[in-house]
Amino acid sequence: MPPEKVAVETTIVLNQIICFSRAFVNTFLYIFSKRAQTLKNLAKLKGLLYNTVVYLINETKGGTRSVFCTFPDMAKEKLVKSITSMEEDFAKWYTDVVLKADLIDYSSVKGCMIIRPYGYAVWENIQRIVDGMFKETGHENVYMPMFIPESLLQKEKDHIAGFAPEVAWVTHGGDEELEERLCVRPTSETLFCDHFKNIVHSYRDLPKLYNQWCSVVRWEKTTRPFLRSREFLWQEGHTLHATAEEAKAETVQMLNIYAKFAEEYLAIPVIKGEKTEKERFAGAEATYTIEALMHDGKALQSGTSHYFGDGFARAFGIEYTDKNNAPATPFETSWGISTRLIGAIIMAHGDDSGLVLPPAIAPIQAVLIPIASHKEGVLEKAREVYGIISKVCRAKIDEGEQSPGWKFAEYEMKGVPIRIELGPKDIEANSCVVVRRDNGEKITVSLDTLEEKIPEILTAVRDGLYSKALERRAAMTYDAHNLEEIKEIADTKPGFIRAMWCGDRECEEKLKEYAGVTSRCIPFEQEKVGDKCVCCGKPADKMLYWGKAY
RNA sequence: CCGGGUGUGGCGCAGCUGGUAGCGCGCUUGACUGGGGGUCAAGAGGCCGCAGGUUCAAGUCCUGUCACUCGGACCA
Repeated sequence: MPPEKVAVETTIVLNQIICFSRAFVNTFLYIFSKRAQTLKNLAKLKGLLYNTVVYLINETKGGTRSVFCTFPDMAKEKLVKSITSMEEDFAKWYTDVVLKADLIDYSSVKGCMIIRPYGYAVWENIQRIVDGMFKETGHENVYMPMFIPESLLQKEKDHIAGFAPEVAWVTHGGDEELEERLCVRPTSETLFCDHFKNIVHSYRDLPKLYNQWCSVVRWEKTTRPFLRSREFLWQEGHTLHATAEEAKAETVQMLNIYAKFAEEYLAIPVIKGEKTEKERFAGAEATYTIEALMHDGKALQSGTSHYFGDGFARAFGIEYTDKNNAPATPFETSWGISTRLIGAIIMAHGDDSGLVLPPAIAPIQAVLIPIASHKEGVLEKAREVYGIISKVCRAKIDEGEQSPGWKFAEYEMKGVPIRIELGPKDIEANSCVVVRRDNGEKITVSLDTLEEKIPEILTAVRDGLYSKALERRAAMTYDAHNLEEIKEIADTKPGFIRAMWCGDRECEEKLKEYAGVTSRCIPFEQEKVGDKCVCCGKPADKMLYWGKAY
């Protein structure tokens, strides 16, 4: 390569040449351009001339341009597909994981995702467990239509006001415009109410404990896989009770079920509490929530349960005759979790190697990777071991041709809780190597005790995930006592902020505007962190969790 | 809805002032390998998001549009 100075001077000279060449070619072309049939050839000739000159210049310059053609080997560094680190760009990390763990693919409609088999299997596991819990507590599954006539949706005014901006409408059937447009359900309170009105007449008809698994549509402007999509899968419970106490108890019972599911099965610690009036569900008298903290310090509402009082029932004219032969209005609740939970799992447990799935909902709980499987007896032994582990967990054996290293990385990306390596050395020692996804620990386990060990290790993984998440939440929870303090924390430390609140909506709004935080919930487990409102300084007896939310 | 970024083989990208579409990964075939994304060899694969416009010539310039993405606003 020539010294820099020389290269620059050469370039100037050559630039003059190329300018000259260009002018020459253009003139040449102009003269002959009327002869249409040769036009193509001329253009080609001109191109060739330019290319030659450009090539000469690049060769002489020896600069950045020629690296590509001259030193192709330089570009041959290993470029392994890996994900963006959380540290570098959390949002990018999230989408990388979602795509590379094969959970979803984007579809051609904005905000609508294709949930792929691996992602759907996670959802099926969630469904199976939660549905079991619903049935244990006496709930029945039903299915409601996906369309709601506009007039029906409008019967409860707060409700429609809350949902109107994000409702999708069906206006035509075939070529004909509909008499009344139909809303694609954003939630089904109105449909359940309309139905309850027809089927509830006596106190003997109560309670009604219904649930449905379905998808709903909300026309979101900003969308993200699982966290905020225009169509998402969920479960919505709708119950009707004779007394307010019973309905309230139902609301709390369901919230507790969600919390139990999140903590025991998903290994995600949650804060149980009530929403402030400002954050309440449209049309509800009280909204309860479980709030989880993500890796980046943002909060994610992971389940919600509403108490409606008799507001909806009155709006829809649901009435029954009580034991004393008097007309009465029932009390209602609704509660739901959605595929958003999958987003919570990703952001609560994931790391720079990809997804980390809690064993309870992992489609594959243990993957067996035979090492040097071409060698005599390895594959046979591996299949035998697979037979053992598949008795005690959802197992997979990967007999694919990829190298072991490739497979290790692949199943880490997919968040498989434990990996089992079995090679000639292990077979000789009658053991195998078990590797935990949550902490990378390698454990040598005798093949004789494998069947007992696997469930133990899976439990250990769940416990490890939970305590890690709990520790992180503790480390990312701060107390604030005044406006400056809460702003300081909100600006510099991601996480939950605990602070007292006087109950005034104005203070809540000011905190959002001034410090950029919203109230997450009024926790059931109160702990006084002061006695004055963090905003206005007036006496306050409610401690709230504040934070930035998804 | 407002603002920024990006659309080029399956994926990630290069293509500077318009001039014969390239690289890496992946894929296919074969051989050797195999305990952390292996090595070598040979191959296949491209309406450059879509629609217009400027030009002799557009991946490149202009206009529109769609999608993805980040941030904000809105919203569970």
